[in-house]
Amino acid sequence: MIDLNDLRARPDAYKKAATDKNLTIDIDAFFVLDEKRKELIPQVEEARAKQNEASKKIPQLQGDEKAALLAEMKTLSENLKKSEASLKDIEVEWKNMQYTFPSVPLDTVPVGKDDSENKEVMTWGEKPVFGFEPKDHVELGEALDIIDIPRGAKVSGARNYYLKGDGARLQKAIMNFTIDHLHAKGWTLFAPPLMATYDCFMGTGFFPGGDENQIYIVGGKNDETGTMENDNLHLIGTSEVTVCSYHKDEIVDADALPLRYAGHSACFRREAGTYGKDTKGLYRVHQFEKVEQVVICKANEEESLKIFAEIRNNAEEVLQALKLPYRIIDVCTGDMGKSKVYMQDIETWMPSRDSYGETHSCSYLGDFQARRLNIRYDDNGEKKFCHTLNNTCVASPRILIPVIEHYQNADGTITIPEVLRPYMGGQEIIGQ
RNA sequence: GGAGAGGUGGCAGAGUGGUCGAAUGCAACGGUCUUGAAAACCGUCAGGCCCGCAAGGGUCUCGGGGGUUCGAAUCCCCCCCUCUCCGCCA
Repeated sequence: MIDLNDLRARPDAYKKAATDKNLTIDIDAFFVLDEKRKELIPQVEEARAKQNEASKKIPQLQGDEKAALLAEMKTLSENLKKSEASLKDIEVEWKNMQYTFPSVPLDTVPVGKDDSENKEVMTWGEKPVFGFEPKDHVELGEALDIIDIPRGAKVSGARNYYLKGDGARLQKAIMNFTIDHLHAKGWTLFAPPLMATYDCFMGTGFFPGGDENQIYIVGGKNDETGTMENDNLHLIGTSEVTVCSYHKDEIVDADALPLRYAGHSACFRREAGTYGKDTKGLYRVHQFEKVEQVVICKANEEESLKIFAEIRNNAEEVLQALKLPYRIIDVCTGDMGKSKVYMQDIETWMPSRDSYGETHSCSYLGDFQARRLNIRYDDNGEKKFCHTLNNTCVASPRILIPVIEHYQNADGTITIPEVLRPYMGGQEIIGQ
């Protein structure tokens, strides 16, 4: 939900945002509805006022006077019900339309139709030069018996995998390193629910509008009918959903802002519509593990943008500690999603792809999520919607691709990045 | 999954058809008193929407949705959640 007063004040900004974000929405149709609603509300409320007034009189009246007023009120009540019904119809559509409206991107966001128009803003590190023919992470991982994709497919279908032995240990090490990294900076770690209600997905901006088919719905078997039933729970595709929703319908303590939350969880994505895309290896899989940064802060754009830089930097520090080359790109309007105000991706160099691959996604959402989730704070007596931001801090197994490929040796072993060794009992090499 | 009890303002807790957006207590905030503080006393103290420059007025909200009624926190139906007991279970 967006700020309607803002929408009414500058409809063109929202129309441009919709166009730039490739959304097909009709804001003028909404205004027609908005006007209808505004016409109906006074009518309904006037009738209710009469009804309330009569309600106070009725107990005091008797005989004919009472009977007459009751009769009058009965007619009024019948008419009122009709106008209430049409108002309700309008309000349902009125509200549904609002859920589809975008937030307005910052002026600095490049306008573009899709990811081909994203803009690189900086690079870090040197791309590796191998003195031998380098292998990809699948070949290396299978030879070392630390990644098993065929058995993952046997057990759970395409895009599933096993990490095994030192592969599983390596993932754990990266998670723990990242968690400690944020913990040292005072972040609060969450082990959040992995399932959430529709409202949480709606509140964080994933529903409605296209992400429904990316999300697994949890069902249960009905013993009597033998059919699967929807339990109205959905597996999270990111802990942003349940960490952000932690404060749903709350007025948070203003003095405690900004809240810096690190959600560590498994994430589930159906990847519908991506058949044939990134089919090889661990790049695009149905289940992964992620440490996500979620910040809830005051509604101050300047401050929010400082936090944006902070959480991007936190992620960069992880990559720098791992000594993996990466670049930062400004995500253009057509690739950023309706909820985002500003978005940068971090892409890490993946030798086997001979390109950078997206490993992190940093977003500033203004008050978009806070409005939908109804998260506010008290600003000197005025209740204001918070701002929210989020960024990946690390996501695996995707991050294993550059780690394994970057640190491979001529003999097919993998050198463990120094910062991870304390998390692997001091081990330095996988495969010896 | 079965049986029972509940869900009311920041919290506790009254309220079983009308004058109830809701008693009372606590907390919080402002004030009086005080050198300062405490105590005492006085006052304020829910959010959304609509009209209005404002003052103010109207309306909605007692877990959520529907219904009965002139009128619902209160009666009926469905759903959600919490608690107690039983069953199952890592």
